[in-house]
Amino acid sequence: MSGLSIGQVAERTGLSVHTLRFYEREGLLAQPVRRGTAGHRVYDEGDVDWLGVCVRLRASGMPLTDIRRYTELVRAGQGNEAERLEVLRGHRERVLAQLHELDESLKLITHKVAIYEGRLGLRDTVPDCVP
Amino acid sequence: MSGLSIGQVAERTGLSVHTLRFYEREGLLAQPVRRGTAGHRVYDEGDVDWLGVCVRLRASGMPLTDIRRYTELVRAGQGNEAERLEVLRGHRERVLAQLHELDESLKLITHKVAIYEGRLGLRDTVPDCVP
DNA sequence: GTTTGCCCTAGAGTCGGCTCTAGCTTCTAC
DNA sequence: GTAGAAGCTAGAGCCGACTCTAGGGCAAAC
Repeated sequence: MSGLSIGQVAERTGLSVHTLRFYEREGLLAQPVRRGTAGHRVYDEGDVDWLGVCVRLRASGMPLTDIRRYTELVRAGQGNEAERLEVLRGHRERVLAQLHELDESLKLITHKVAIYEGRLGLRDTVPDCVP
Repeated sequence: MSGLSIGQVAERTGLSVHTLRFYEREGLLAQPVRRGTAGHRVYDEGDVDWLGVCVRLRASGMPLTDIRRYTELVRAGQGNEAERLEVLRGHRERVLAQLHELDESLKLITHKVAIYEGRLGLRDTVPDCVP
């Protein structure tokens, strides 16, 4: 059932094959990828799942160095759960802060959009008859 | 009442003086900044307000080129409101998408945090007495 | 009168995160 | 047997957004 080529993993994760190799060089993979004939990478579902986590962490702005750090903790196995928790909690804080920032920005943008819609509406639309 | 030095504006906006000069070079200012003795920049409240908008747009991920484009429209004066609206709406879409992404990531992270808290809790805490 | 502090310009440097290239191998299909 | 697709490595290149440096000006405080 398992045994995916880099191209297939690229499709599944939304990363390019370049980025997959780059992430590997950067130490973002929990385990070294298996190699098939001619040294071709052979990924299994576990690899794809882990890459999915990496994608989510990146999407939420975690820098590669932090993802590497977290990966290393996971790779090191049991006994460092407190450290992993610390990394994740730290990141969660940053995500919450980001959400707040984004929300503030959204307010401003929505406000401005409303203003321009109003202005344009005055020109485009026949004024309402007050009933 | 008005008449702020670059240093004061840096404090007010949270940008560095370097970044303020950089933004100016990049054409992010609605009007050219006034200059005082010895060519020192003299900002007024309007400049600071505009920079505040820029900061919000940047904080929500709008690239400098798009901010410049929007700035140019504003600078050009009335008559291009439809274009401004288009820029803003486009950006709002992207912000909403980002919020959604972040939210998804937050779910994952919170889930993982809960798992590790659970695992560690088993070790750290005296088990509750069921009353 | 010189030190300190803030400012100026032009341009170079840095950093993170990809992204691409060159040159080669290997497999599959024709 | 050869053309094409997909993979490999090592390393270079690129882009956006800052960030800093060199070299200098001016004005107030000591």
